[in-house]
Amino acid sequence: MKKYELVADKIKVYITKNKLHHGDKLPTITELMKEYQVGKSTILQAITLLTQRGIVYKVQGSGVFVRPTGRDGYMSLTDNAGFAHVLKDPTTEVIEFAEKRPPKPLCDYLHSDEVCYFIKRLRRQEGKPFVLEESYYPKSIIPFMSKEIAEGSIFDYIKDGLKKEIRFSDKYMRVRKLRADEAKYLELEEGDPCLEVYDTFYLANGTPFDSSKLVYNYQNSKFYDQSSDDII
Amino acid sequence: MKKYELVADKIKVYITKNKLHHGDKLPTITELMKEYQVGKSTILQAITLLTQRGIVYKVQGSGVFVRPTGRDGYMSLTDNAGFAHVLKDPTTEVIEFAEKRPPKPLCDYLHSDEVCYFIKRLRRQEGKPFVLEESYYPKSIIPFMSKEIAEGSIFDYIKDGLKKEIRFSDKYMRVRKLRADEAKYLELEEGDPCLEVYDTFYLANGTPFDSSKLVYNYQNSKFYDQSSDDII
DNA sequence: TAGTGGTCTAGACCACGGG
DNA sequence: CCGTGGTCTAGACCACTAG
Repeated sequence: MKKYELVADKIKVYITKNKLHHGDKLPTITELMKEYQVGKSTILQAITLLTQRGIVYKVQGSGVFVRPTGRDGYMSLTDNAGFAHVLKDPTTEVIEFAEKRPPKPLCDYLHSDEVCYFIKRLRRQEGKPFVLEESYYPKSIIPFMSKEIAEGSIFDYIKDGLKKEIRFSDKYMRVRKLRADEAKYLELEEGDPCLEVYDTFYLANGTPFDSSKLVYNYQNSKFYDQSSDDII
Repeated sequence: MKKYELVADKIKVYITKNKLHHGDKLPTITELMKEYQVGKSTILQAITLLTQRGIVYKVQGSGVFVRPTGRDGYMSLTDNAGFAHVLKDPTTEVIEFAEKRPPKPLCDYLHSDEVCYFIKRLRRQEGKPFVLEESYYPKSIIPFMSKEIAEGSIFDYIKDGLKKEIRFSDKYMRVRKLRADEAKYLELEEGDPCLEVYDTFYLANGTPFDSSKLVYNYQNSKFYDQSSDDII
């Protein structure tokens, strides 16, 4: 683990332990350097991490301060780690598991038209369906996949099992009305609102490894985003 | 302007000029150092900026590469600069301009219940309404506001006119059905889908200066997000 | 004006990718 | 193994905030 990640974790623990809230000030960078026995840029990297995660913000000439904390029950739209870890009592039903070529629009996203694992899943939280998911994983990149894996966290499998690092993603979103077949799975009515997301994920080497269409149940999903313009 | 911003701009121009596309490699960091006559960390800061903007990605031991470019007509959900600059032929109708105390939930976001400028606006793109906006700006922070300013870009006014820097934001989003009064403004039917966003913006010193409720027309708005897990 | 974060440099060494 | 990006340091100087 990198030094700045360790320091970032320690600072996070410090915030929790001392019950710091919005506007509370962290120790100065000089103090943190002494405290953790590292150079200035290491502290800056750690604080950059926490800034990107929406935990703190910096004010030049003044200090580093704690941001308001997010609320429960909201899913991050932008976090590439997926949201499996913030769900309460999540379950996943695999509706279809096959090998096929993706439809045209998804081929563009994947920059390829090769055969993929196709997985259609319905994901629930506390028994309530919140997203219907259709994903394509190119077999050349994800050499093995099974229905059992798809019933758990596919991203955890890719990270921990295949030791591949997920780095960035492109998302295109719109709101629309549900079609009858989607409504059935999501336990809603045809014509009800939904959020549709086309999502392409890339590995650390820039290869797209997953292109998905997600349709969210409007009653069982809400989202948050805490962004920051900070650099280093 | 900071050195790393200048370098970032130059690299961006380089990408455009040489028509680099997804997967194309930039010059090495060493070459960029020589080319622009700056130190390594300045190049790294510039590349960090471009990474955060979703323009490039880094692969350790290999190089810096260009990301797929975003598509036209999609608005950024996470960009704090607002989206005035990417809209085609935007117009704004001020529906209500008043001074009042915000309702309870927004007081929580603003950490205050003081009197605010209240502005209700309907924003159009090529004549088509795409968002209905209700915003509160605390008078102690935004000392002056007018209907005329509200008919243009409020954020530009705050940045350029008031010389205040917008730094980060909290967004809470969900999809729901339109109410009759909202539908009328957005030229849709009651019960049609919409995206509702509660958005609080903060200045560089951490003060919340704007808490808004946005209701998007599902036919006239679509969104994108290009995120990246990269640090420095 | 003192203190704090921000920028920038030079340089040492590490870790990874690919031939 | 070489070349590339990644981490980390020490230190100089700048820019902003707040008393």
